[in-house]
Amino acid sequence: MPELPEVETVRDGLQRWVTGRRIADVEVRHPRAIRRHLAGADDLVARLIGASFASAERRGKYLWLPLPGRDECLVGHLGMSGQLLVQPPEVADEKHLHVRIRFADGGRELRFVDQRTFGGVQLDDLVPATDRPEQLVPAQVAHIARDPIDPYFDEAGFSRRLRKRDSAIKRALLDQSLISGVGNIYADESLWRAKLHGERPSRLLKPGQVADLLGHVRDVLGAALQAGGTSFDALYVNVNGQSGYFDRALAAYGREGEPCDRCGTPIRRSSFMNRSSFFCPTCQRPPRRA
DNA sequence: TATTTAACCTGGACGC
DNA sequence: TGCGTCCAGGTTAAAT
Repeated sequence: MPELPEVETVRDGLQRWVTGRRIADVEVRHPRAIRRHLAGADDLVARLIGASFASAERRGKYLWLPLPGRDECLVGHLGMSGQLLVQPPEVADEKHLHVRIRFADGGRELRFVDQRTFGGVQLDDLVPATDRPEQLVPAQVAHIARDPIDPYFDEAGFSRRLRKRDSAIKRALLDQSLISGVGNIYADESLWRAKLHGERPSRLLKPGQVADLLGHVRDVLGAALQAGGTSFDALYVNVNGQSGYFDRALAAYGREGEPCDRCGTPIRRSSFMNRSSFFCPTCQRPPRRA
């Protein structure tokens, strides 16, 4: 499923393929895909036709395309199975095609395809970012923290807030208001690298441990980003299938029963937060129960 | 106020 | 082959 590296690959593709082109038509084929656009499909279509996208921006797993001269943008989230594809008009409709944007130049269309419809698109107002008012972000995204590969990510603030929390480390890593862009897979991988069990209380971490963990988060995301970038197919803005990110080397996630790359102990799987967590019981000692 | 839980959704895997 | 059940997980409203 798309996580930060995949979303960044999509953003890069949108920047190259979609920006600057005048929108001729918008087709909403599934209302759930625009459920967060409360004014409805007709409003979304009317406001997009004739406009163009100035750029492609991202924070965490949210993407947005600002409309020039207007303090609004088209926001997209891929959810768990969403794709934003740039397809030639003659290519047959995908089975789960929900939104189609045609351009006046008659070239490639922008398609939002989503099997599970957890994702969606909407128009949203642009508001000043809380930490840097000169930057505009969609109102819906304003409460999301910057991601760890953002040059303005507040490392000291993250460490302070993390250690103030009465929560488990993994839960904190998945909290987008604390740090964005980290999903279940990369959380497990980062914790394995940092030799920390996800259920360890975040308030007991020392500043050095937080810095170490953050370094591993950046390494994992960076490696995946590099893989996603190199396998990017120029014909598509694609996050699924063609991106090849499933082939990336995972040390913990999905490896239940396989030997830990560090110590050989079988990787264990447990249920945490209604999710699967994978960890090495030797390298990542679980906290003592109260 | 801070934290946790459950619901949303659908297709693939699996067991019978 | 067909049916039923479980599982995957990002986000957020609701519950604690």
